[in-house]
Amino acid sequence: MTSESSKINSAAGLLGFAPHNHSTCVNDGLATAETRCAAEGLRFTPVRRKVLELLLQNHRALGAYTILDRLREDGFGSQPPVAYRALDFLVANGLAHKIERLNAFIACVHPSHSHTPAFMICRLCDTVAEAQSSSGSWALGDAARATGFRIERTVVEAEGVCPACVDKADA
Amino acid sequence: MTSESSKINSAAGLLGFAPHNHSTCVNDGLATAETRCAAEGLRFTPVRRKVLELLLQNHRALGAYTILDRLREDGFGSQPPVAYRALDFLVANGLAHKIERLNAFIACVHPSHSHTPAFMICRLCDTVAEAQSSSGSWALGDAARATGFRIERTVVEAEGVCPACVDKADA
DNA sequence: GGTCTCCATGTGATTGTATAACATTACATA
DNA sequence: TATGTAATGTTATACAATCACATGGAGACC
Repeated sequence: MTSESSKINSAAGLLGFAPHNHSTCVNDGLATAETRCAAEGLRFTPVRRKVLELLLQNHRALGAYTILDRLREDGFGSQPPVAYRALDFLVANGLAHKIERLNAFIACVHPSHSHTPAFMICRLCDTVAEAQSSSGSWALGDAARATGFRIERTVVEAEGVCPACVDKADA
Repeated sequence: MTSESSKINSAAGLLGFAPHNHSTCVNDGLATAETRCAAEGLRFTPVRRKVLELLLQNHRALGAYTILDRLREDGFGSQPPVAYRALDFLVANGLAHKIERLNAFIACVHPSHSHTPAFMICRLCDTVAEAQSSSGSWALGDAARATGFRIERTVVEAEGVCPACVDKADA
């Protein structure tokens, strides 16, 4: 651990692009969610748990109907609202995020603290990595203050090519 | 022009939130588009022109099917691809932008130079204002460079309450 | 233990967004 | 006129999201 740890930190946020022990992603994610829900009096029901598990299983964004298919296979309800309600719960409580660009959802990689996430989406392998965005630090914050616009939520999503796919892209 | 001109510049970009002579928006927008297309050998056909005109008529994002309805009224084709192809053309050539958060489209306010736009969306009156975002200047740019992610396009959209609606919001 | 209420879950139907696949037309140009 | 290309048009369908309403379980309360 060098003084570069802040960069390593942000690299840790970019989980999707680096090799890592993935089994801990799912287990830790579910455990954290369980703890948080218990602490805040939220009901971490079977459907909600299942959906979070599905999202944690890959660092890709899943569409609502993909999730719905898996739910059906596992004996849950098979109509759209079943998936959307669970997703709404997860998003509302910071356990998952919606990727607006893809109309799809992804598990949050650090659900402990509230944050304004930013995403990097690889258009070749569809991997999505979540980074911390120092909220309000960019130009939009200035413009908003200047005009009196009150920002409540911000979407920051970059599309491009991840390190693992750069070779393919240039070929 | 003082040294603050950069901020004044960004305020000028926030057209939607300030009173202005709106008739010039449509006329100037169409004229600029015409000029640019001529200069670059692009075909500014009737459907494309009509769609841009519709977008320029308000500083709100219009859904594809709203646009489609207007096209039908004006005797153009009435099937989805008619609208989507015109929109694709306008977006590809920087004459319009897609607001991912709303799945809707808006005319570009300064189509002259290429840019990475940022938007502020009022959730009460649906007005959308476009600001310049000094591309790559924020945290995501650093994170991208650190991991080797190659950013090709960035979506920055803030949702909140515009100056004109703040009173309503607090009521 | 009853029963009430709240909340989550489930279903069917519907609306909205986007694209695939293919036929036709308009236009430039050789 | 023949030909290649870009743009337009149509049908059908996939994917995304919401509405309206019925059911059922967990906890509060008597």
